[in-house]
Amino acid sequence: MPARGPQRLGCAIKNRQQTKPATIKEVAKELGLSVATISRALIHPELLKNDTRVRVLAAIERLGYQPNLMARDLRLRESRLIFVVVPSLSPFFLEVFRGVERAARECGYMVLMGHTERDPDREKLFLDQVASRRADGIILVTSADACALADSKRRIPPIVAALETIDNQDLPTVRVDHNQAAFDATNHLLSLGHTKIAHIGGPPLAPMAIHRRQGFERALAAAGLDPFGLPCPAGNFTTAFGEEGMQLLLDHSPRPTAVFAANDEIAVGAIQTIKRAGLTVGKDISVIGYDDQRIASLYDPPLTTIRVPTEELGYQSMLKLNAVLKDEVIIRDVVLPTTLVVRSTTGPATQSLGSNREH
Amino acid sequence: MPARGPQRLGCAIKNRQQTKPATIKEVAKELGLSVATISRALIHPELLKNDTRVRVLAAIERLGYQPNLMARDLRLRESRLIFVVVPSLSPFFLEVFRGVERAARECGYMVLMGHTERDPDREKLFLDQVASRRADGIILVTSADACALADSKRRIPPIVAALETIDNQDLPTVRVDHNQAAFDATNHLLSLGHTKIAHIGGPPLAPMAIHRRQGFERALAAAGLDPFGLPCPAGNFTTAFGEEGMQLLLDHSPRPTAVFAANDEIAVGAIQTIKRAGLTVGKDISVIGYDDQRIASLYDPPLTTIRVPTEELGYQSMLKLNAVLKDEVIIRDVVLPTTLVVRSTTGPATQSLGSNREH
DNA sequence: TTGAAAGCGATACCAT
DNA sequence: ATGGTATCGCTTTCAA
Repeated sequence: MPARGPQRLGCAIKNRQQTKPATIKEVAKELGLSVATISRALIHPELLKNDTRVRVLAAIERLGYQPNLMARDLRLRESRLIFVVVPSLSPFFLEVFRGVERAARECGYMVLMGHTERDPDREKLFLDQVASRRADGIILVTSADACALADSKRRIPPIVAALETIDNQDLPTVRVDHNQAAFDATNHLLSLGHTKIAHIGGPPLAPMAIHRRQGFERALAAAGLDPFGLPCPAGNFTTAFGEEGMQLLLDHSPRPTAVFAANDEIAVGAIQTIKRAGLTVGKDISVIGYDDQRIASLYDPPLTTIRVPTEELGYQSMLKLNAVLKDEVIIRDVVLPTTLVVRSTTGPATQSLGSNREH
Repeated sequence: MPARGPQRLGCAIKNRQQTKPATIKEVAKELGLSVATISRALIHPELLKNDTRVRVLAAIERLGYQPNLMARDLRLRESRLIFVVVPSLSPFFLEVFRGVERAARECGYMVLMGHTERDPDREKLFLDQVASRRADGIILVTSADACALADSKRRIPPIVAALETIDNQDLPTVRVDHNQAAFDATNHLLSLGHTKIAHIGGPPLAPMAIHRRQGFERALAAAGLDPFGLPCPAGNFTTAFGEEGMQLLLDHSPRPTAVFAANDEIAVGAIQTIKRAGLTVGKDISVIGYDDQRIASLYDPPLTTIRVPTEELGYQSMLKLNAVLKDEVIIRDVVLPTTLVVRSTTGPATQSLGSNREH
């Protein structure tokens, strides 16, 4: 921790000139009014005589009074806070968060973000937080452990599942159809003439990864191809695993001419491996990703992928949670559309390069 | 909003089986004890007779009682919440957030994230939130408007500045030395033999961008070069601006042989433009970025850049805020080291390509 | 070792 | 139009 900066050098000192904030009582005393009147000036100004309203507002300004939200929240039995719980702090979930936050602002909520790293205990922790009234509701962008929710003695909190349904819980949901999107992605490869198509999958237990794999297999089967003709690696949604999975595929004979990666991270990793092997992406081997993260369009070559409306997903989820909290009638299951985005990592199948030399 | 999914189709229904949670009073009644005892069972279990403690804990479990945090917080005058305020929701700040969150967890806090889009009003809004006791403190990863803080009638909240000092406010700070890091970056280019070095800067008003520019100019001046020999575009920390700024530089004669971009986003944009012009990065033109975001190592070619310890910055900031909140003695200004990471976008200056044909 | 009660700082009901 | 006061659910003296 070197302090080589040219500016002021660190010096140990004490802190905090604690002038504590004015309370409603102090404002009331200042004006010889009751606390009720002060409260009303803020909440129902129309109930006050014009003159007093002005006086109260002036005093509030003068004393720098700001209502204590803890007290207000306790009284009103709401925190105006909601949780969004994601599996990990990745740019992908940041997009979802952005949408949630935007809607939350419109609805008068603030957002706490929690990440679980897919640990069921951590999921439970966040549910407990709303049981403890730290927040009014929760948006789960994660494959919540059904058990955590099923815990009978715990009241089910106001909750919305985003991105993915949650096992047999029949929760309000805003999601995409991963199965269908994977089907579309695979068909894109098929339509390019590829027949030796492999899949590098996500975490074997993540529902989202499972549905993508199913869509992949469904498309191959529909085309009369054997979905199990090639190795089918499955692992984390990371570039590291993408590299590893692709290596496995390259070592296999016959080598695939096209790969559907379960997300963009994996796709990028796969491409790194392909490049390293001296092969050309989009020519020797086609790769399609999933998510359309920012890196997809910036990458070289730009990545063909499935666009997921991440921000919209977050936005809609929060609107729905708001509706749930207001006890409004909602559409329980909303499915947002995905789009195939064709860029440069996929191209027509070529006959010449279907197999590799080593075998 | 098509619902083409194979699963359950959306159907409008009502919600919320509102079983409201048990209160401390109910637990007390259940056992014929006073609420004080229940409270103590959770907070100071050692004060209870062994037998009653067991009975109370059992009842708490049985009733699924969870203390209402709004009530507890009001009583204790703390929310155990802190704010981290960033200029924008980018992957860069997500890293900082990750560090904050980790430390917060260790210290028993939860984190609210706010973004200002560099709007002083929004900065003030978050300061007001802690004045309203929505949160106990605030970490500013943003060039807070000095005015917002200076507002005299508003008590200065417990606050830590991260990444960058804030104008003449003398706040507790955890930062890096942008000036020095920019100096190092420029020297790297200089040591490669470059003499026509340009800078594509960040937002002209962002202190962080200003300090980087100053470091750049200082290095050139120290090498006896004219820092103002080339255009010096300045704009947002985005790839879009990087592309634009680089175009400006390419249109200039003589064209620079090396560019120091104010951050990785700008660097990536610049490289896109360079590629599009048919030039080779690291050969015809060298580019160095700043931040070492994830994309830097994934990019093709991998980006030479300045590594900023983002997560550590967040982590240390939260630890410091915690110390401030506990009224402990702190080192006011901590500077974390940056590192030059040499990858493939910088290379030796070549004589041959110093100027472009169009002029 | 336990209980009674004050109080945290608001809001809103019921009076006047 | 304004005031008095119960209340939200908890923690913590102070007494017993």
